[in-house]
Amino acid sequence: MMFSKSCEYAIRAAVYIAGESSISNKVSIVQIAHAIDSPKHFTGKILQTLSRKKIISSLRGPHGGFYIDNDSSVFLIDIIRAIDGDELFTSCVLGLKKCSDIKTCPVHEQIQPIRNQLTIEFSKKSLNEMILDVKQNKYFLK
Amino acid sequence: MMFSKSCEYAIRAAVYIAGESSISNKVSIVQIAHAIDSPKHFTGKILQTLSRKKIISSLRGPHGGFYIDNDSSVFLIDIIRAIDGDELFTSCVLGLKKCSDIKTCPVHEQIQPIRNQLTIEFSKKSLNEMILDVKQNKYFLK
DNA sequence: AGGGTAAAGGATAATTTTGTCTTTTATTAT
DNA sequence: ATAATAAAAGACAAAATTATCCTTTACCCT
Ligand code: FES
Ligand code: FES
Repeated sequence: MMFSKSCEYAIRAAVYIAGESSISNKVSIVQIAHAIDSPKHFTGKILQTLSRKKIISSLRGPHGGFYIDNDSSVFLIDIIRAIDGDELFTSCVLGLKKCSDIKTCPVHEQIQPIRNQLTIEFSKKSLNEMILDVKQNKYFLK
Repeated sequence: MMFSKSCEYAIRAAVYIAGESSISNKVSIVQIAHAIDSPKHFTGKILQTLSRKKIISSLRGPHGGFYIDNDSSVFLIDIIRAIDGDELFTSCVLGLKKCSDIKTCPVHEQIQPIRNQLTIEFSKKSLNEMILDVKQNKYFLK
């Protein structure tokens, strides 16, 4: 698995929220969990984290829920870093204490360029970009 | 994490075994665990799996241990598949039930080429290739 | 002000992964 | 044959991840 289950839910939820919400039209956990087919309470926990890290916003009370202010400034890598940290991009794939160019494991040279490519792609990909085709049923969240 | 802890140990152990053993000079779990800095018994379990899947060989009794017949025919991807399966290469990174080109998630198009690249690199990389530089302390296993 | 709504937060539980320990089995050397 | 050795196998334990439930807090509407 490239991402943890939590991170998978986080990304799918964020894309849904970005696509369906605005400051004046928030979405509830129930809606989100239904839309992305995820466990309701667990999803709540994860969104709580994203909210604390200022990636999404939330408001309690009636007509409360989750929403995103400006979805074009949130990138995929922000979500990944918020949930899984950046060990996918920086720590040794073979589990050596430290991944550096000085003391490398036998797959470092192969992995490093691919990992850089991953970082670049995830850094380029904004939520805004992703929601477009989801609305036209070109991409799916469940 | 790209690989499970088990898979990390498996790869490091396999490289060590390939480099240090032959049919006439097997290595014990104790030696392996020491060389790659891994929990002894847990490593034993993992090597048992590799052994059952014919990736490495083992023999009990005095002067028994683990060894590899022809290390040039074992590729990194074989070890990964034996321990983690091939979900890293084939299942949806966002956790959709199925990853296919027909019903794709919003990151499929970015991920697919990178994942193919990963598959290619791991398929090319033989144990034999990896041990060379380990012996000259260019690469490390702990 | 007060009642209803929805996220936040905390406690708890199930599951999976990781790790340890002990017994059994196979092999070798004496 | 017997004793010593080393992996195989199974039982058990700890930790992390995933998931559920319940209470509290904030917010809105009447
Ligand atoms: S040292 Fe292993 S990936 Fe860099
Ligand atoms: S559908 Fe998600 S990676 Fe292919």
